[in-house]
Amino acid sequence: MSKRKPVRVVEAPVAAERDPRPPVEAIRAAAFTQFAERGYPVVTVRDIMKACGLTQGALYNHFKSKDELLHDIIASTQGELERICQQAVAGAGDDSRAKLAAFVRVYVVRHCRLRVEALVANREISWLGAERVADIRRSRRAIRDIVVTILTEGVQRGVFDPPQVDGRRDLKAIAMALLDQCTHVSMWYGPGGQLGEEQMAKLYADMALRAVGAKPQ
Amino acid sequence: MSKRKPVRVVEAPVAAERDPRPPVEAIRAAAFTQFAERGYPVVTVRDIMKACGLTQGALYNHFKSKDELLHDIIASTQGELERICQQAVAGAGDDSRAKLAAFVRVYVVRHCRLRVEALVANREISWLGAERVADIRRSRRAIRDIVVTILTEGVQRGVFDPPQVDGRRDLKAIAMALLDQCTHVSMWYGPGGQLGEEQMAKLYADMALRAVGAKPQ
DNA sequence: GGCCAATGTGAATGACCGTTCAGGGGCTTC
DNA sequence: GAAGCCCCTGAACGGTCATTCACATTGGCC
Repeated sequence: MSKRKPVRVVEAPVAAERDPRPPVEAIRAAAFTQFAERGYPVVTVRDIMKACGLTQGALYNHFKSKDELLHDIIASTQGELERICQQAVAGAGDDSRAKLAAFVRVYVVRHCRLRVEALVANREISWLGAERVADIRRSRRAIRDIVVTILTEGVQRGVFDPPQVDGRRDLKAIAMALLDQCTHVSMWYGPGGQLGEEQMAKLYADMALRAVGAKPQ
Repeated sequence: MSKRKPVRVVEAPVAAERDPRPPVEAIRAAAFTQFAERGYPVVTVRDIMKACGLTQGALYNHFKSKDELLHDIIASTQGELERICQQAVAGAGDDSRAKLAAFVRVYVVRHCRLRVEALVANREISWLGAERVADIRRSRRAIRDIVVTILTEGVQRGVFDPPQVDGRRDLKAIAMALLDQCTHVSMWYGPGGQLGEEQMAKLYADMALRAVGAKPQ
């Protein structure tokens, strides 16, 4: 009888077949799944390697440390997110409403479809060492600034009329509110629900446009 | 030189004076701060007890385990939240718009003012053992259902006209979107910002009313 | 003073952690 | 078939973990 009750919300993986992919990819994939299901600090290097049919030591042929592995996973998710957000806005023409709608739709579809990736990138970031957390935070800020820019522009052009409090607007707060909303679909969306990914995205885009007081087109 | 790099985003506490409060309270308070700053799995029992000027062993005179301590902290925050949400809605008269506005305002003010409590309750819940997580989830569902009820009622009475996708409404999704938005103010709100707590609450209530298409009163 | 219960101490227990490293197999290239 | 390289194994290292326990210490009450 063990004295220490293991901190395990989900069980550690049973030994698996050797993953046929190149080891770096196999490790990344296994780590990703484990982090998503159980959280970085309670996933051991042994767990990860067992899940792709290797032993602990082999990790260090491909990554410098467990910390680097986490950063590698989060950074690739986050970079891709930033890229598709920029792309969506750039491809939406010059109308602020179209830009905001395009942004929200792409953002929500991605957070539904790749909800596990999003979850890990958002939840596990705090375990990254200080040096490695900086570029992730920069990317997040960049995404927020995309939204702030769209809002600012829309207000200037008179197509948005976002709520004011005591006569003042706080576009940064509104941008954060919209982003929080969209980001956290990934926490509860499941394909079994009433709406599909695209429908969910449309719903969120509608709500966002209403929230910022978009004039009818 | 240690071989194991400690998973520490924030340093462990230095030894502290003995907390003058009754030990149960002192432990709860110290644990709460530690969990908020560094996350449940990396906070050790030694850390908690050092922070209130006791030694590890003394914890077990007051709590059965580290897990029970976490549950105790989260449950009290969550219970109080559920209580004030019900109260807010009950005290808002019979108009659906007033109910939704009252709910959002109370919810946001609380998440600004007690943002650390909210953060712990939301972030650390996943470390709770299966038995202890059930009642927290029930309380969360109850809060969501309050919102769903307000929305359903408002739609029936014709004072809300929330977005539809493909001719259908998903009020549960809309309720989740509103709640996600409000909950996560606690992740970034700081008293240094442009808006105070009450102003933030008013902003969020405005956005919520707009999002659900509330007719002017 | 003696007794009791509540509460604190700190060593001990048995386990697991990330990381290192000596050894060894199985390629390709000569 | 030898050499060289890449990659894997699994034991070992130095450490930390939650929890238990035999043993103080405390303060109230007779």
